[in-house]
Order: sequence, then structure tokens, then C-alpha cells
Amino acid sequence: MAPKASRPPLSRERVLAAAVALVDGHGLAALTMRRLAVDLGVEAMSLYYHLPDKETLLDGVAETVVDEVVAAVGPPVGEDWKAVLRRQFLTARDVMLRHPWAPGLLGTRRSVPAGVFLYYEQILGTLIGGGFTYRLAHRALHAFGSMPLGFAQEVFSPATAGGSMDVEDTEESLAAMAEAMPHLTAMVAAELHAETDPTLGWCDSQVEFEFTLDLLLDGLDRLRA
Amino acid sequence: MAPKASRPPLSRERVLAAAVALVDGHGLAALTMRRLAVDLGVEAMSLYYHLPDKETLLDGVAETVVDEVVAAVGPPVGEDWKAVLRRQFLTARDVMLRHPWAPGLLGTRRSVPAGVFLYYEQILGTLIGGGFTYRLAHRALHAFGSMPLGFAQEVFSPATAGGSMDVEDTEESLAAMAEAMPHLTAMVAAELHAETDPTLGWCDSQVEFEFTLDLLLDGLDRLRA
DNA sequence: AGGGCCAACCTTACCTCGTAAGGTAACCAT
DNA sequence: ATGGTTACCTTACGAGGTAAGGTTGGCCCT
Repeated sequence: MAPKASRPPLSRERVLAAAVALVDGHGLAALTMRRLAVDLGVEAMSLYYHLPDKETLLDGVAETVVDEVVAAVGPPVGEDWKAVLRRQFLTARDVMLRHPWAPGLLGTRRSVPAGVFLYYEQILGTLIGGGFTYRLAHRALHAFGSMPLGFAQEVFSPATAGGSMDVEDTEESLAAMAEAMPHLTAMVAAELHAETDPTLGWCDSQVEFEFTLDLLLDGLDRLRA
Repeated sequence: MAPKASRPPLSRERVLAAAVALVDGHGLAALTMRRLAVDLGVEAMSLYYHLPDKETLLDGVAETVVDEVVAAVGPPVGEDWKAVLRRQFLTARDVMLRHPWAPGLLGTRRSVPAGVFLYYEQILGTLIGGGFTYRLAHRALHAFGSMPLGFAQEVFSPATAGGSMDVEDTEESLAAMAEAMPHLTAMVAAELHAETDPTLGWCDSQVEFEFTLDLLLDGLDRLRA
């Protein structure tokens, strides 16, 4: 009687896949060597046979998401450079929404995942094909920032689950806030009312993402040689 | 004989100041409770009398840099909204350049430092005063991203000290790279030659920052009601 | 003067984590 | 069989965050 149904042997790929799954489900902080080993039905030190250390593991996880984005984006299709990039960036965003921890991870990596270079080469090709000089294309890449990877700079996290706004001091302190920050208060009021349009709620980042993207694309279009 | 010249007693402020100094000098990873305590001539557990835990410490450090930025930026001066914001954001950048670790820290915080709200209120006031609708101003704030705080989204760190590009494979692999990524190679070549203009070197981020900033400001100006 | 109080700091100890060092069992070719 | 290789495990250490409780000096009140 075979004692174990014998799980498939470990491998770098299997480890990385498990790591991504772990982080997707429980957040970056949950990714420890021991916990990951448990998920794989293995002892912690066994992971070191396939990866030198945790930094490398994190690099691998970063590489994995980047590759997933690049794969989803695919090659440029169409004529108009603006439409091509717009579609690609929005596709990247679809993938990134499934890995909300990825921006934070990428920010901590010291090396750039290999796939990024090929991806940027391809974007650059689209820009050049669209009539950009190398100089303007270069600046465009910088201006895009992380949009090719599907996220805009959201410095402050969405304050995920419960917390930020407690229901404690709703009375006078709210009034005090309104007095100290009249414009913000007015903006919130104005924007909350105008919810008949294609907005998914207060500060729907999809709309904001597209707005910023189009702002950049149109601005660059105007500067194009 | 007084055994110790008696250092001033600890306080939240002194602890935070020491933490910022530590991180400025040795990086975020060096900020441990024990090390920070040593810098303050104190035992680690003494810090817990002034701060509940490390997360709160990090929140405090984030708050400290934000406050430093806001203080440096000061109130809006001048008439033209565009000039006002431009100057303010560039001032913020000057401060941020002294704390290159700050973007990464802010990205990990769950709560938004209090000073940010007042700062954004002030920016919003400038926009409204400049003829923006609340709707457009709202989107402008999102489009600015982290620029008000002085940094653009630099997803991939500058690969600080030695490492990224080893001198190992300079011959054929470089040629292979050039073949795989013709546009990137051409761009590097083109941009390296054109170094007679006000650029501090390859990918000088000051120039890129200003370019992106102006791209956004001009784009918004055109959309203004 | 003496007793109580409390702020500020310290001592010990526990648990989690990353990982160095070395062991072991199965398999494979000679 | 025998030596080697592959894939995994056992043990152990040191760093780091922090819970629990101890110590000390100054201040106030009577």
C-alpha cells in the first residue's frame, strides 16, 4: 500500500505558483517560508533546494505576476498607437486587480523582472511606429509610470477592511472637519450627488485610471513630432 | 557626582526624529526596535512606553516626512494655479529627494497621515480658484497621483549601489539584447548622444518629473471649464 | 518627615521567522 | 554492491517584535 499518493515533486514553478496563491488569499505578510511549505505539504527547508533564499522567492513572485500581465496584454493589435496602448494598459489593469498586493511588491524589488524589458520594448515600438521621436517616447514611458503594468500610483491604500473611518465622532468633529476643509467637503458632496453617470461609486478608480490615461495619451499626441 | 549627564527624557517626537535619522542613514530595513533603542541610549522595551507597537512607529515616521513636505511647501503664493502647483510640487520633490525611502513607506501604510488631508484641501482650493469644477478637480487630484508629495511613480528602484549591470557578459549577450530589443537599444543610443541639453545624465528624473508634471498641468488646463 | 503615587525606564522571556549545517532515503549507473 | 545524485528532512541558531512584570526617582499631600 503506497503510503502517500505521492504529490508531484516540487519545482521552482510549483513553489512560485503556491506563493502567488498564498499571497492572493492572505496577503503579502502571510508569505513566510514555513507557511508556504505547509501549503505545499513540505518542510520549510525543502524550499531551499529550489530557491536560494526568500528575496529570490519574492523576485520570482514579482516575475510571475509581471509575466501574467504581459501574457494577458499580448502583442499590439491595430493601427492607432493610442488605441493600442490604451487597450493594453486597461488589459494589464484587469490582471492587476486580481493581485492588489503586486504594486507594493514590485516597489520593494531591487531587480527588474526580465519580462518588463520585452514589454517596454514592445510599447516603445508602438510609440515609434506612431511617429514619436526617441526622445519623446522616452519621456512618454516615464510619464506612463506604472500604467503599462495596470496600476496608477495609489499612494494611499484603499483602507481595505473596516477601520479608517470609525463611527465614533460623527457629530461635532465632522462639522469641525467641514469647517477646516471646506473644499474637500464640498467636493465630496458634489461628487456624491452626480452618481447617475458611469461611475461605480465614490472615487471609482477605474474611471480615474482611464481619465488619467487619456489625459496622458492626448497630451502626448499633441506633442508628437 | 551625577552618574549620567541625564539625556533629555524620551518622547514620541524624539523617538520619531531618531527613527527618521536612522532610516535616512541606513535604510528602512535598519529600523528595528532594538537598533532604534540603541541610537537613543535606551533599552528596546522603553520605546513601548511612548508608542504602542512598530506599526504605529512606522505610521509616525510616515507622518513626520509628510509634515516635513507640507511645511516646506507652505501656502499657495501667486495668482496662476498652474504656476502655484508646479512650484509646490517641485518643492515637495526637493524634500523627498532627502528621504528616498519615503515612497516605499507610504505605500505600506494603511492609514493616511493627517497632514495629507489639509494639504490636499489646499491644493483643491487652488484648483477651484483656478476655475475647475469639483468634478474635474477631483480627477486632477487622482491624475497627480503622488506628485504633490514630490515623487512620481518609479516602480523600479534606481538599483542603488552596485549590482544590476555586472560587467560579465558584455560581448555577445549585449549583441543578442540589441537584436531582441532594437527600439530600446536605439533609444538608449539616441538619448545618450543628445546630452548637450539641461539633463543631468541618462534618465535624469528631475527632467522627467517636470515633463510629466507639465504634461498633466497643460492637459488639465485644456479641460478646465 | 513620611507615605503613596506615578511616569519613565529596565529585565526576562516567549514566539515567529529566515536560514546554516548536516543527515537520510530513494534511485541510478557502473 | 557501490558510489553518486536528487529531493527532502531534522536540528539549531540568531534576529526581531513584544507580553508581563519589576525598579527607580521625583513629586505631592498630610
